[in-house]
Order: sequence, then C-alpha cells, then structure tokens
Amino acid sequence: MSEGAGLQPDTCGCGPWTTLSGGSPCRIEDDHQANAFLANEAGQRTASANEMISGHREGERRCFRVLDGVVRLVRIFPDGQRQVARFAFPGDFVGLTASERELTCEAVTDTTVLEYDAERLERISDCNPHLARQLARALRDGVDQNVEHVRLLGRRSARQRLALFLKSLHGELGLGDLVPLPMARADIADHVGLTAETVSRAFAELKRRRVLMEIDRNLVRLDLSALTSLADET
Amino acid sequence: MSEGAGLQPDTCGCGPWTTLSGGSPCRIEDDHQANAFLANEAGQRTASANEMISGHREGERRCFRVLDGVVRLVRIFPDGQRQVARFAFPGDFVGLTASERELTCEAVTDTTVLEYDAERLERISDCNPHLARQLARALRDGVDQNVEHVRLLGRRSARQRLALFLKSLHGELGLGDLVPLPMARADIADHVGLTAETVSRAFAELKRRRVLMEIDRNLVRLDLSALTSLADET
DNA sequence: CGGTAGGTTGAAAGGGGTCAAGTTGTGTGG
DNA sequence: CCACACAACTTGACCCCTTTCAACCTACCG
Repeated sequence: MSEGAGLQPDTCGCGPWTTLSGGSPCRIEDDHQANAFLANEAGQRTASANEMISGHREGERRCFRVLDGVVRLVRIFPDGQRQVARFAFPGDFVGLTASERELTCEAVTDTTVLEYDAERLERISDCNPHLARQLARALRDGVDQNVEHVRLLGRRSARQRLALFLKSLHGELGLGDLVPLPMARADIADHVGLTAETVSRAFAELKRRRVLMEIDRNLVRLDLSALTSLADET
Repeated sequence: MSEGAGLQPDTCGCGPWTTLSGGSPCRIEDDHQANAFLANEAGQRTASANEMISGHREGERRCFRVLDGVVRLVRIFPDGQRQVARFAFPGDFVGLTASERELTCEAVTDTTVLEYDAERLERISDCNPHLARQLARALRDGVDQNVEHVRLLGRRSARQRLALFLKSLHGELGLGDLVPLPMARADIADHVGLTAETVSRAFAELKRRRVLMEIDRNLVRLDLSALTSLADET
C-alpha cells in the first residue's frame, strides 16, 4: 500500500454504495455479507521465513492479504533464472490478478496472512460496492508498484537501480533515515535485475559516495536527499 | 487488452448488477446512465504520428481509450533517459491510475482516442456496477501488461528481451507469422531497456538464428515456436 | 535529385556477469 | 562459554556483452 493503510475493514472511510443522484443506499446487507465473508471466510495463516505460502499452479484461486511480515512474489524462468516480481508488506493484497497468482509466494520473514478465495472475493465484490472499491484501490496500488518497478528496471546503472529500490523501501518501511532490509541480497538482486555480487558492490559504492552512512546486513542508514539526487543523475 | 476485446459497450457480456443471492437487479438505470456518459461525455480526438496526446502534468485528470492506432506511454528521467512504459493498442485504456497519468502519452501512428475525465469515470463507476466491472477488468489487463513488462526487463540478454517483446507484440497485432512493427527502433529500445543499436543487432542475430525470417522496418515474419523456445533458453 | 530521419554496421571501452576466494556472523552442539 | 559449521555477504580477477561514438546505408519527401 502506497501510504501505509491499515487493516481496518473500511480504510477509505467510504460510505455505503449510493447512486450518483444521491438516492438511497443499494442493499445495505451487501456490506454485512461481505464483511462477514472477509472476517469469517478468511483463513489466517502463518509461515516462517523462506517458507512457500502458495506455489504457482494452474488455476490457483487463493489470494492473500499480508497482516504481518514481508513476502516476496517469485517467478522462475524455464532456464532457471529467478525474478522477484515484488515484495508485499503489511496491508498489501497478493494474488488479486490471475497473472500474479502464477507467481510463487514465499515468506521473507516470519509472516501471517489472511487467505481468501480470489474468484469468490471477486464475485462478492460484484454485489458489494464497498468491497469493490477497496479491491479496486488495492488493484491500483498494485499497478503503481509495478509502474515503480518498471521505472527502476529501466535505469541502466547498478547504482541507480539500488538507489531507487532503497527509496521505495524507505517509503514502505523507513523510520527516519533508517531502512530495514528484511530480504537477502539475492532477493534484492533478483528484484532489481542484477546479481547479488553487483548489488553488494553497489552498496559499497553508495557508501563511498556518502549516500549510505551505515550498512548492516538487515539495516541501512541513508541520506535521503543524496539518495534522491543520485537516483536522478546520469 | 490481452485478448483483443473490441470496443462494444459491453465486451464482457455481463448482465446487470445482481446480488450474490440472486436477487433482483440493482438500479438498471445506472447502466443507462454510464452508457450515456461513455457515449456522450467522451470527446473523440485524433492525433497524428508522434504528436503528444497528453503531457505529464500535476493533477492530470484525463484518461483515454484507444480507438484506432498505437500510442506509447513515455517517462523521461531527470537525466534525460527515456523509457517507454508501455504501448497501448485499440481497445486499451490509458491513464486509469494516477501513476499512469504522470506519463506522457504520445501517438506512435496516426491515432484516434476517446477522452474521459478519470475522476468522474471513477465516481460514476462507484454507482454503476457494469462500468465498475469493465474498469476493473481494464485495470487487471493493465496489471498483466506490467507484469509481462517486468518479466521482459528481468531477462538479461538483448536477444531474449527482444524475443519476449516480439512475442507480446505478436499477441497484440500478429497475423499468422507476420508481426507489424508500428513503432521505431528507438521506441522498442526504450521499452526493453536497451539502446537502438543493440536492438538492431539483436534483430540481426535473431535472423541469423532463423527465428526471424524477414525483417522490414515496419514488419517482421517470425517462427513463433523458435521465438518461444529462444525466450525460454539460457 | 539531394536532404533528412531512421536504421544498420563497425571499433573501442566500460560495466556487469561469472567464478573463486575470503570474511562475517549466527546458530548449534560440545 | 567456546568452538565449529554453515550460510550470507564481500571482494577480487577476468571476460563478455552492451554501450558509446562514428560512419554508412536506405527510404521517403520535398
């Protein structure tokens, strides 16, 4: 989620489905129905670090919402090359589209997720405007994340790819100038389209350039303005 | 659009909004309202090749649907590097999300589009399930396109990037083993994350490898199975 | 018929990949 | 509490691919 939306049933604060002309709400019980579904039919599930949450298999129907922890969506190419399509953080939906359900979902850290039936969710959202709006928003957030990822992969130098990645991670998990790095270097590498070795060298170079102040395995301290200008330079 | 949906008002063939429990339709007039909106409030517009359709500016509200021709969504990095985020073909929506509205939309070929107010579209879809479903579908198609783009950019060799691009283009515009190339080499290059020279060389290499039979400026004849296996090899 | 934009091809250089060796650090068992 | 083992990370050396810069070709349009 772009701006850290919580997990309350109604994060956007929208009222019930109404007609444009300001008429009466359309079947209030739909909301109850959907809320009941969201609360009751969702299986809560935990996974420990590096455990597979859902494998990619034809006709996968489950989708998830991350409650706690970090997960990665992985694709393995026929030649064995690995790609981390995206990381998902608390509040994020995973598997809302068929193409995303073809990816393997794995826990980066110890994780708890809510589990839904994707098609049923969609069917219910056809009748529940509140849920439909929430899902549409999640869908848009997913688009935006993908757009950011494409922007990142468009940059040709390793430094800039890492800089953009750290910037987005700062937006997701950053606390002041500290950014946790829950995922391994190899995960970062497969996300930004480099090798783990190059990522490591890029970290070192960013430190040399005073963009990163401290580098720990799971935490960096960064100069956000320097990072931003680096991401924008040649 | 993934599988070439036309421009009819109701491409998905969905019936009117109904409750899950099979109740009566919910305000049929909503559909009429939205259809009227789609038909009447859309400004039709034409643009000749390389003309800008919408510049990226803060708070851009317009979104489009391509009627005829091909458009590209371009981002220019602060350092001048160019990226073609995606190409849009007849039937595709453009600018449904805020992040996409930050891109510059340009005509690749002579083009005609339908123009909407994005926020208004969204507001109306809040009250019109039919429109909401159609937009949700377009949103999902957009996600899928982005996912494909990310997959493409994840491949490291120029050959494979071009192979994947040609494969997706074949899906959009291909006729048998012929694939039109409406866009310039530089556009392809900025889409797949290479330089125009490398793209040109990759074309030549694909021909040497018998994956492409003929290469013209605006048309290639390809061996789809060879292309597919190339995209999957090391 | 010449100009120009787009495309191809060539040579040289730089950046990232690969492979291999070292380092750190974390968890486990003695 | 220490020592060992293993995984993750870092660093180094070398090579290949892509970029860069340049010249050249080709089609289209004035």
